[in-house]
Amino acid sequence: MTTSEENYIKVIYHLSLVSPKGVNTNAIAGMLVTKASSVTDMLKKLADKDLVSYQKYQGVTLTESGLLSAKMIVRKHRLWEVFLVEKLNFSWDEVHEIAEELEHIQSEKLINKLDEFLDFPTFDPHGDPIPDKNGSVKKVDKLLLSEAKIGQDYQCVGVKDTSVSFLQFLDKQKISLGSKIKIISKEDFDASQTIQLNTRTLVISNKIAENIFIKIQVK
Amino acid sequence: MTTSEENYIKVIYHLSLVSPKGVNTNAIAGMLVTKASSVTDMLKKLADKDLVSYQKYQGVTLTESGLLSAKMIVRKHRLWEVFLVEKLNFSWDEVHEIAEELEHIQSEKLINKLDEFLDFPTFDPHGDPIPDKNGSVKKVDKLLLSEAKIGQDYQCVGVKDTSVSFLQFLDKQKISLGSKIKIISKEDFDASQTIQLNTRTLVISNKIAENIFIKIQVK
DNA sequence: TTAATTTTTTAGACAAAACTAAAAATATTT
DNA sequence: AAATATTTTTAGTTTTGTCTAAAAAATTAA
Repeated sequence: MTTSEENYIKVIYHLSLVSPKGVNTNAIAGMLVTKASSVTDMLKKLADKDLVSYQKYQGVTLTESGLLSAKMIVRKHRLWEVFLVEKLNFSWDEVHEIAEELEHIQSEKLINKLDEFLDFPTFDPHGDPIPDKNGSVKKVDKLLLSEAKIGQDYQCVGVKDTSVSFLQFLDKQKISLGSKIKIISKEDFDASQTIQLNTRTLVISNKIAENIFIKIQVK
Repeated sequence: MTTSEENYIKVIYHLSLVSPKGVNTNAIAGMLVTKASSVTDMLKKLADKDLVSYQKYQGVTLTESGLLSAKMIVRKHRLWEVFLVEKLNFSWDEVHEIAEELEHIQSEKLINKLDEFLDFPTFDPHGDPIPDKNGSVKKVDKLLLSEAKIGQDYQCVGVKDTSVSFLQFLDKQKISLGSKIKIISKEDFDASQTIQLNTRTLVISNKIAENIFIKIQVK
């Protein structure tokens, strides 16, 4: 499997989590910053290799084998991200780009040894689950901060937007995985929220709240 | 710089340690398991990018900029090898192939953080020196093959005589940097040696042995 | 110093993965 | 349902890096 094929499979995987009925050519082109015609070409090739089910004009889905491949790529990406943050002290906004390259290194033994070295982590630095060597992925009961109830105690478990600017904003505000969050109040007008973050109080816009995943904090 | 370009630069670097006057097209083709015509094509491209000095039929040498690039690739390769052996517990014979892939990951910050994480090692698991971030390389403890002890495992690390005739002899005998050498026996009469070179047995004169640098093969 | 051999380069072709422009199919409006 | 707009595919190019076969240069041998 070439790097390019792997990138297509990975993007189809991510998009199919939102569109399980079939992923559009244009959506793939958008994610890969390429042209629809290039996507069509590649889909034919991936279909020949039995990695996707593809019918002209009808979108595409991963086959069993394509799905497993996708999960292995995601596994590698997220394990490398853990390595970069935990061992090399990168901050969480710096690691995505590097992991995009590292995820294509071809050695199952390497990735399993890395997994062991990192103590078999189940979540990456952005709170996303890491598939295990068989491809099973832990589900988290998570919701968006924008959907949170006033008064309930929550904990930050991930982010939706992983752009550098958003992650740097979170760093600046000292919001990170595990941060304790409680909604103090919410404005009717713009849905901005006053929250208690660990020990201090903070006002955030709805756009921010729509990109932070939280879970109910179990005592 | 593409992966392919990097591989050419790296091979030219290694070969130029043995043939500083100019590296042959065929030698490069041999190392990269490709055809001489492909090498010629690439040499033109590398010359356009000012990474090599190339004149038709006259072999090739690295420019200042090509040499630094080569050292940075070697640095990455050897640091990753240390990581694989020291941190992930790979054995020294398993790491080369994986490092061949890892050496093409593009991030100076990554490699410098890795260097720090590994405590700034100066030699890789095979005893080869690791260039520092400025490209300076520690000299290796090397001796002449004529001074070698019977039975000890050695590895070729360079040549003393760099004349055309000697280098061509080495080419013909397939003696190159990295060749594994062990002295089987030595004649009292003329100091000629029977050596094991990689997998085959070979008889060489003392004059030859006086012009090959070796080092003890670690592990 | 010719002749034979080896090395290197040129010329032309191919596969992968992208592109542009145009055609075809599907979806959306009116 | 017809007209319009959007999406997707086809057809034909381009670039990168490779190849084969043949020509040219350099080296070695006679």
